[in-house]
Amino acid sequence: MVAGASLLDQLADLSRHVQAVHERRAGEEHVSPSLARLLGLLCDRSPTMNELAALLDLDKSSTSGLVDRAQRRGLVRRVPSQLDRRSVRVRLTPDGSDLTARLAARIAADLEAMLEPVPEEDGAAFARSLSVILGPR
Amino acid sequence: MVAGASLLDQLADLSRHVQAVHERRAGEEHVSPSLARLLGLLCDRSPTMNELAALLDLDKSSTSGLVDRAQRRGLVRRVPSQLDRRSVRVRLTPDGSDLTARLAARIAADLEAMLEPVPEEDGAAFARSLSVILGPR
DNA sequence: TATTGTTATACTCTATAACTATA
DNA sequence: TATAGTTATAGAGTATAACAATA
Repeated sequence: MVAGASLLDQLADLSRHVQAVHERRAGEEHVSPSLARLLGLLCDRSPTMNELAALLDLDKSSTSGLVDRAQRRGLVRRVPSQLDRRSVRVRLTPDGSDLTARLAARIAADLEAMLEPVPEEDGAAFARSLSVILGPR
Repeated sequence: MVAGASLLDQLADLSRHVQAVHERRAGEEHVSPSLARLLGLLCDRSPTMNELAALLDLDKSSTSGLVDRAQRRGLVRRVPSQLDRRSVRVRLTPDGSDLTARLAARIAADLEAMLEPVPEEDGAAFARSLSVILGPR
C-alpha cells in the first residue's frame, strides 16, 4: 500500500487516541500507564523480577521501583522463590486482580465504541490490514 | 463494525507500535517523546505559553519546564510579546527547525514502510476506517 | 482584581552504578 | 566469579500552590 501524508498523520492520531483511552481509564483508577502495563502483564503470569524487566523492556532497577509502588498500594506481592533464594516472583493480589479486570473491561468497551462507526463492509479489510502490519503473531 | 477481543488487542499493539517508532526515532536525536511533541507543534506555530499549554494539554508550569529544557538545548526561543508585556511566544530556532524536519521525515519513512505490506485493495477501506474512527477533522 | 508566566515543591518514572545475598 | 535483586543517586516529566509582573 502507498500511503499519503495525511494517512500517516491519521495513523499517528489513532495511536494517540488509543493511548489516551488507556491513560484516561487508568487515571480513573489512579493508576499510571506504567503501572497499568505492569498489572496487564501480571494478569496471566507470575514472573521473576528479571523476566518482568524483560517483558516491560525496563532496567531491573526501574522494574523494582515499579513493583515497590504497586506493592505499597496492595496491588502485587513479592513471593520468594524456593528454588533460587536470590529470586522472587511477582503476583497480583486479589485487589490488584480486581482492578486489572475492571480496567481491561472498560478499555475494551471504549475501543469497541471507537470501532463501532466503521462500516461493516470495511471491517474485514481493516482487521486484515492490522494483521499484515503487525506480522505473524 | 463489531470488534472481537483479538482485534482490540491488535489495535492496542498497533498503537504501541506507532508510539515506538516515534520514541525510537526521537531517541536517536536524544529527544524525549514530550520534547518531540513540543517541537512538532512548533513547526508551524509560535504560540504563547498559555496557548502551548492548551495544545499540549499540560499545566502551564509543566509547559514552562518543557520549554526551559528545550531552550537550554538551543532548540527553541522565548520571544517577548510587545502587545502584552506579561506574555511570551515560543519559537523554533534554526537548529530546532532542522531537528524537527529530520525527525518528521524519518518517522514518515518508518510508517510508510510499516504500511507497505498492506495489499493495495485493502488500502482504501483501511484509510476510510481511520477517517471514520477519528471523525471529521 | 484578573491574567501571564515562573518558581517552589513533590511524586512518578527511568537509567547507571554500587551494593547484598546467593549460586 | 556470576547472577538476582535492591539501593543510591540523578534527571525528565508532571501537577499543585504560591508568587511576580502586567493588565
